[in-house]
Amino acid sequence: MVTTPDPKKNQLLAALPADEWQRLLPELESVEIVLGQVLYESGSTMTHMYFPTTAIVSLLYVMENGSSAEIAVVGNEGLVGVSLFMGGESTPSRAVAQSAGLGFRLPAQVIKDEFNRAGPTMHLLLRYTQALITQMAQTAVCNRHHSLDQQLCRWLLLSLDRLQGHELTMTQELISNMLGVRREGVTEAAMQLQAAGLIRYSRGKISVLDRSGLERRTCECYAVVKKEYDRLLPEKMAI
Amino acid sequence: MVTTPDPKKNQLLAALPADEWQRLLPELESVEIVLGQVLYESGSTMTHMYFPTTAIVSLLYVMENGSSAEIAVVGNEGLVGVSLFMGGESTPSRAVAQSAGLGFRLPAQVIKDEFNRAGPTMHLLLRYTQALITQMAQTAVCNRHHSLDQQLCRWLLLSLDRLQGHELTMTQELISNMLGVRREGVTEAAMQLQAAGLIRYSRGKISVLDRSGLERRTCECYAVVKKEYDRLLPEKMAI
DNA sequence: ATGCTTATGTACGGTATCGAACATACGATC
DNA sequence: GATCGTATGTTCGATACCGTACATAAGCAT
Repeated sequence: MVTTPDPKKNQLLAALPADEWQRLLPELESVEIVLGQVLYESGSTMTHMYFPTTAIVSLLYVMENGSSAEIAVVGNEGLVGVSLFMGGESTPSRAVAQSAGLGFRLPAQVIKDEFNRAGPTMHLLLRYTQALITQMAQTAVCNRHHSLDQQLCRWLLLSLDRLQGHELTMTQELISNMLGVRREGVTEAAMQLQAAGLIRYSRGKISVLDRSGLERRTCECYAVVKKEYDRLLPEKMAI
Repeated sequence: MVTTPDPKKNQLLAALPADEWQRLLPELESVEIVLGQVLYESGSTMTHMYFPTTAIVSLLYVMENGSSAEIAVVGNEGLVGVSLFMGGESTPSRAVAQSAGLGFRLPAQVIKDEFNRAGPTMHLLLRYTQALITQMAQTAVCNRHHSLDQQLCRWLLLSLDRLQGHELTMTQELISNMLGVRREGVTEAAMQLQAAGLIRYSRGKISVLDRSGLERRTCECYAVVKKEYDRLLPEKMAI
């Protein structure tokens, strides 16, 4: 899929008022993000803030023993690197591209300066951060209470929302890393979804055939988070 | 334990520079927080921001089927109600007093005005919020990967850090609600900790006998979060 | 002391996920 | 079209936790 770099494809950038937009546009650098690319490593000082347009980025924690778990997903609705303006400069999580694509980035200092104007951009970034917090919190609850089956549905829906089309390039092995479960577990869950006619997959390609079927099958966590994103970041942003 | 209301016992209030402190002091209202008190309900608009001094507050999500899970704990190191300045005004979580005690509160508008000055207070609140985010994310990971045994140790340590002394008033039933597990599971885990000489308990009173034993027994999650709190909110805060 | 409420302990089978080992099969490459 | 790497499928026993039911016991009120 050929896509041209267009900053407005990122919903946060698109929501900036005219003069903020004018100020930041010259600083925006178009970047191509490849599958598996690490945008920042746990504990490392961030140099840029990323605004995905067609790429999808996973925020995940890697444990001492090597096992991992995704705590949030970021696509064209958001940004990667909230700790830059939150003041910590780094975080214990790792940001990895889950789906290749395009995006834009801003140097750390630029976004900090813009944030410190305490204008519309700041409030937009903070509202996005609250949405992200909701996603993390709901992930914690979901990890506690829901079945792998439901979590896989939720994960597919989260990815789907951040993609054009209904096809994901993603092996079960990678999904298992994100969900923090065994690969075999994902295989079984995926087989069930395929048997139910909701998805079709083969060797790293997953086609979603019945989106609303997934929505019916997943837990409430998906809807709670989606609703909160819509509330905090409406299409027509009243900044 | 008799404690006099002293705003400086809250570490965030104590870290405010002199003129911020002068400005907010007249607005601070001392409050007594009783066990089980709900400071805000999921989705409700917050009227105040709370700064616990001796109380401990749990942020938890309650699912449709009534099961729940704690996503973070707040004591005298923090505040309850970040969504007030993050811009959302509400969040899907519920804030419940896990341990009775004292605290202070500020009306929503006061804290918003102070935040919007974009001065030291803002940066302090944002750094605290990042620490809170870390706690939530680590909770998600911990829920995924670690045993009930380890999680109970972590939970006890989190509470202990926010208390004077080494005694908790807390039934196993309540702990099970926080951890999102069965009460019987907590009983078994607690028995093991008692057998190992780390705690002693009876009818809602838990005494921690060997804190470093708990630290050895818990998972890495406790240390990761503690380190991040210390990094983001050092004792001598350089605002 | 008696009884009541509540906290804690025990026991049972059931289920989801794990860890490991191995089998198959697709598709890219030579 | 044979080969090989990788993705997916299958099986096994082990384990942690669940849901339910019930047993004990500690403290409180009368």
